[in-house]
Amino acid sequence: MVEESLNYNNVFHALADETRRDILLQLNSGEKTITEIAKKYSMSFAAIAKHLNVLEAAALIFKRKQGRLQVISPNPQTVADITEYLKQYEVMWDKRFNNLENILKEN
Amino acid sequence: MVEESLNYNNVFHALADETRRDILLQLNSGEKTITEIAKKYSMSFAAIAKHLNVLEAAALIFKRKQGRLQVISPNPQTVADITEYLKQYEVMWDKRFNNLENILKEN
DNA sequence: ATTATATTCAACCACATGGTTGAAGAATCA
DNA sequence: TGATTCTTCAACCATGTGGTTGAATATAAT
Repeated sequence: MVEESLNYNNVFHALADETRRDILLQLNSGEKTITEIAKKYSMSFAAIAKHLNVLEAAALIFKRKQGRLQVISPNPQTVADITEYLKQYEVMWDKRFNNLENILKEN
Repeated sequence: MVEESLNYNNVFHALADETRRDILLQLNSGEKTITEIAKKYSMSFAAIAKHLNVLEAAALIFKRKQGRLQVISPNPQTVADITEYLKQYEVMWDKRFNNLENILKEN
C-alpha cells in the first residue's frame, strides 16, 4: 500500500464547510454509519453522502464497508499533519508594524 | 474598533488554494506591495488582486494604503487561531480500529 | 421470494470560484 | 499639464460546489 502524501487543497477545502466540520466533530465520539450521521441534518441523505466523499478525498475520514453499512471513522493523522504544516505559516512578524496605534504612539 | 471573530469558512477556503498559500509564505519575509507580489506569478495582476481580497476577507493579511501603493502584511494571529481551533479535532481515537491489519493480528 | 433498508449514482439547478480583458480612478513623475 | 504607475472595478467565461430528486444496486429481514 503506497502512502499518499496529503493534498492540502483537498484538506482545507473539506474543512471550509460548517457541515463537514460538524460531521468530523461527531466522529470524535466514535464510528458512525452514514445513516446515523445523516439523521442529524435537515439536508438530504445524498447531500451528506457527498460531504463524506469530500472528507474521504481529503483523508479526514476512513470508510469501511460492513455488510450493507458504511462505517465512518475519523483519521486523526490528517488533522495532526495539517497542524504541523501550518507551523511554517506562523511567521515572526513584529506586530508593531501591523498596528497603526503603536506606530503613532512611538512618534 | 470591534474585534470580529474569525470566520472559519473564509479562513479554510482561503488556505485551500496553492497560489494563496504561496503568497502567504512570501509575506514571511516582510511587507510587499501588490505589484511586487504579482510579478512572481504568470497570472494576471487582477487575479492576484482577487486572491489578496480573499486572504484579506479571511483576516490572513492586512492591507495598508501608502500613497498609491497597497502594502500587504501577514496577520500571524489568524494562523495561530486556526491552529488552536484545530485542537478540538485532534481526537483520541484508538488507531487499532482504523487498522485492519492489527485487528486481524489480534484474532 | 418479497420487502425493507443502506448506499450509490446520474441528472439537474442555482450560485460561487478562478481566471480573463478592458476601462476607470488616484497618486506620482517629468 | 500630461504621461506613467498602481490599483480597483465591472463584465464575462468555464468550471466547480452544494444542494435536490429519482433510479439502480446490494444486503438483510420476514
